[in-house]
Amino acid sequence: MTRKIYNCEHGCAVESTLQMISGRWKSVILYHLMFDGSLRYNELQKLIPGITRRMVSLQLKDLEKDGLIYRKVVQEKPLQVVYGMTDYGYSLKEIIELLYRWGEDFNHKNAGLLEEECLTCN
Amino acid sequence: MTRKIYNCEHGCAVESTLQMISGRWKSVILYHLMFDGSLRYNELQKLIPGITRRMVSLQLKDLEKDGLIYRKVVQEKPLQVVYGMTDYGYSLKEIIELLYRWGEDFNHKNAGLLEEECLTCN
DNA sequence: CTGTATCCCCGGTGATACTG
DNA sequence: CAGTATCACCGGGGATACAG
Repeated sequence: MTRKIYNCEHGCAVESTLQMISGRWKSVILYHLMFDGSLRYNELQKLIPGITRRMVSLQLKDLEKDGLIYRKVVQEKPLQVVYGMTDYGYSLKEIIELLYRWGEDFNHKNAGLLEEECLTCN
Repeated sequence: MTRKIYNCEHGCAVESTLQMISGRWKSVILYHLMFDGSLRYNELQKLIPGITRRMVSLQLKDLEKDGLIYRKVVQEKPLQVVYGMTDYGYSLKEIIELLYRWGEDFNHKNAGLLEEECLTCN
């Protein structure tokens, strides 16, 4: 995942941020680590229906590389790893919260649609 | 562009929002329409280096379909069209602003990197 | 338990030419 | 001026099997 630099006119900064939290599962992972607290690899996988081990790995690796989360080996044999937000990651808190609230509102407004299409609801 | 419904556990709402503003050029377009005011097709293209006419069309169409922007024909012969934010679109203002500020900070911190990789800067 | 290695597919996007 | 039509590419992500 090489960071892309877009056109650097106004608006570029918005893309820089989106780049960090875009990725099929990044925002959900961030949401969980932010509001559920630090979690283990397996816990994340259980919390996020549909995600594969591969994607847990890849997305976590990206987020870690960007300094938004940390990875800590708690114990070897059996291997135990914990992921959590860094301070830098927490600086995204307000953004994630706003995205969440806006989305809640959107989902509410489009509840009819969602019920029809959402396969994993309930 | 069919709206995708992800796993509807917590975090789902964040994805719903991101879905609306993700897309190669959507966030920049939103930024411009939000802070520069309504703009014509050509003006948008000029303001956004690198975007093709095709993408201007596609992204605008998506945004319009989602109710975030409106399209208004100002005059026929010669055809003149203006795009602008709807009230619903403006409800994203705080989000876009935060994304922008966070990204500015990020770009600043990584200025060295950016200078090397950014092809369209200055 | 916590990952990695491979293979493959599909949709988003770029390039380019055409249109009302 | 404001788009649309086609084609082609490529990289993000899914499925599955393997590994320390």
